[in-house]
Amino acid sequence: MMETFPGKRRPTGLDAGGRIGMAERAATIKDVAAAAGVGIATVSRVFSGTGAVAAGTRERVLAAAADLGYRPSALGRGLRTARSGGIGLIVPDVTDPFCAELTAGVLACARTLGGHVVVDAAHGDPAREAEILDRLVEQRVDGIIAVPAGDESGWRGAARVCPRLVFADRALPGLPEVPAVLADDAGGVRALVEYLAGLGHRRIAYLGAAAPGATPGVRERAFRDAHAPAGLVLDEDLVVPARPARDAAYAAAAGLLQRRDDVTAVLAAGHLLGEAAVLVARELDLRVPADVSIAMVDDVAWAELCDPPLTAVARPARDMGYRACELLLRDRARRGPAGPVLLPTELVVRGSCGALRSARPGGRPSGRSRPHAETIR
Amino acid sequence: MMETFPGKRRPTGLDAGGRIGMAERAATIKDVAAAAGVGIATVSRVFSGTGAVAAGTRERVLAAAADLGYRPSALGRGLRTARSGGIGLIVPDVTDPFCAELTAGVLACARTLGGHVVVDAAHGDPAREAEILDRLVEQRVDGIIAVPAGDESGWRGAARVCPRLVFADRALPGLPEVPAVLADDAGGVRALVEYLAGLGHRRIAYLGAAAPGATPGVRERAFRDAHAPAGLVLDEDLVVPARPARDAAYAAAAGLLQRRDDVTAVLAAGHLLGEAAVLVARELDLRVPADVSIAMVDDVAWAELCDPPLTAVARPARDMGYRACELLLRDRARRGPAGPVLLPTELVVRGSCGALRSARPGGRPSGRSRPHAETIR
DNA sequence: CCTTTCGATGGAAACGTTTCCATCTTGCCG
DNA sequence: CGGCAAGATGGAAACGTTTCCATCGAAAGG
Repeated sequence: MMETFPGKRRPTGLDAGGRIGMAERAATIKDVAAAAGVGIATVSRVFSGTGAVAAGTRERVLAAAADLGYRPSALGRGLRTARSGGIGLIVPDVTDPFCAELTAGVLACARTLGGHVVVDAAHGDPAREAEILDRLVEQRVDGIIAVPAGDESGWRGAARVCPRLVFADRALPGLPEVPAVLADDAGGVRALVEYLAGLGHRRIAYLGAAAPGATPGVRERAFRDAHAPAGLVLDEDLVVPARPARDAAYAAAAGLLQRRDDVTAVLAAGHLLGEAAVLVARELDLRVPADVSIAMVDDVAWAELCDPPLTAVARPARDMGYRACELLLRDRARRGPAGPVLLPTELVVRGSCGALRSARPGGRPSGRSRPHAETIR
Repeated sequence: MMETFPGKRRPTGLDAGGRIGMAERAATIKDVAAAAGVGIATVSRVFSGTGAVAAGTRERVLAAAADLGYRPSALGRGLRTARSGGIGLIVPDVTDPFCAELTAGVLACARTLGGHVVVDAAHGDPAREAEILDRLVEQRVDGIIAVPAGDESGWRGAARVCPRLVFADRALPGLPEVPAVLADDAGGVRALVEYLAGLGHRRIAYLGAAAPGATPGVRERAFRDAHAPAGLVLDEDLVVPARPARDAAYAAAAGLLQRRDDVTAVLAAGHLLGEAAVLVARELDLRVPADVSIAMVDDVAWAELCDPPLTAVARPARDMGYRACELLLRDRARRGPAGPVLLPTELVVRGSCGALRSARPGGRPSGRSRPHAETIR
């Protein structure tokens, strides 16, 4: 059992100076079999859990393996079983709190199902998205979860190559056959509009993300559609799009708030837009919510730290990731035309939206001396 | 239904009929070779870029490959070359802004070097850390970047098994042989203490992360050490540790601020602690910075959104990730005792720290009516 | 006591690559 | 005009696993 490793120690010659410990070469199943005095098939059976192995034999194998520091190679196994146990996750940006939360959900689910996750960020670039996808396919991941950046044609081709594909957060209208896990953004926006309307606001501005191409803006449509039922009339001039970047968002918010001083409430369709709104309001010396109310979609951590804390629509990012992963890995069998999974959102009311005094139905006070309007919480 | 997805129809690989159309089964190098009328070695040479191939042959191979939708399998290649091209990243929490930023850096670097990244979160649990590590080794990643959670003994064993290991953000004192990329936290904390002392603060509290076991607290030591040079005397009662979790941080901050109303400044050793300090201050109706100044380590996004914006020490998280990855993948050759890479931090002064009126050198005003102290920016 | 059956085990063939080595063309130089 | 070098190419052996299949032994049933 002592028998040192035979031949071939440093295939590539790298790493010339000895490494920290020993580990001449990683032990293989063959080494373990030899050390335990059994066949490799038996070792495989012990580790893969398949088939029957006598208790005594199993112990011997385990002991030998532990002794040699043996770890089965996922490469060998993957090659044989045509299954890597990995799943790919493509998000726009790992730094984005929403994406990060979604990622956490995916990780949690993958963990329970015994898989690993290969993450990459496409930064909204379709070319980069395609490239990442390519790499993932090459890695033979078992499935891919993507928050697609709107380039429909790219994904159409992808859907054919992909082992399994699930969209999260956004779906592509042209690809209804790809399962998707979405938040009920429309419901969230509607709730927000209703809430603001209920506070007396009549001129609500919408700061929205200008989708690069495809997405027709579920949120924007919801914003529009919510007007009539709430007794509001839509002012097209108050629907302002912005590229999903900090500078663009800031510019859009600044433009809006400077151009229209009759706006009493801003609905930001994302945390980046919300951030911009808060910053611009501060820059313009507008008090929140006295001078202008602000609310946004995405209840990120800083919403609570703001002063005043920001009213927001919470979307279950983590759950979405979890569900997407589950959809990918678990339900291999049933495939209904079930349509996308829609997860509920929740309106979290904080202090950033004030009631409008009915005495002055339209318009925001011009001076700074106006007393605080009633705030919730 | 048409059975939309190509979900592996022939588990045993029989592939009965001729597969002319699209990918019944993923095309292999053999298929391409046959289609192009060449040997598999030639196909391999075309795709791996090694060896010489006649221009005409190359074209034929490429055409055949494109036709068949061939993607070389990373599993086969990895098995043969004993190199997966993947790197593992273990962070405490992907949701944490710092970790997310670090991850982004790793992704960026891996991308340029043509590798993929397997991410997982250990949530400060050594057992989980070990488990993740195990999986990564099993995946045969080429290297691992970890933000270790302090369990030294666990990592000691790991360092032996690991292909290559680099620590980021934290190093383990017992494992000096593991390369590390760190931020100059000590310098940051020192700068913060000096800054606060310069504003006239004499009783500065330290809200620090209580490392579960090992880490002796570089930041805490720096905090202590900075006192004398700044002409301050350390009050042990003002050094309060907290587990790195929201509730614990909040409890610690609340305890501190309620117990000691003579504290005029709080130095939070992390953004979670900073968050807690801000929240508690608000809860206790303490005005920032009039009643208490707050500053923290880690310049996360919300620091600027706070009211007032928070003074913070910025640490180059993204760079750290990038450098760590570089260290892992690039410099296979030179291994000096170079010691950890130390990246500089930067003090970002915002409005959360006020100058203390010399008229009332010690102690924070008890009432709320005190006028604002001078604020910077 | 013989036969049947079943559990435990080992051998060997795949899985899809890369790469060594041998073979076959050429083109070139002497 | 012959031999040789060099370029192009194909065959085949590994890489580390799983799994089919065959073998062997023993227990159980007759």
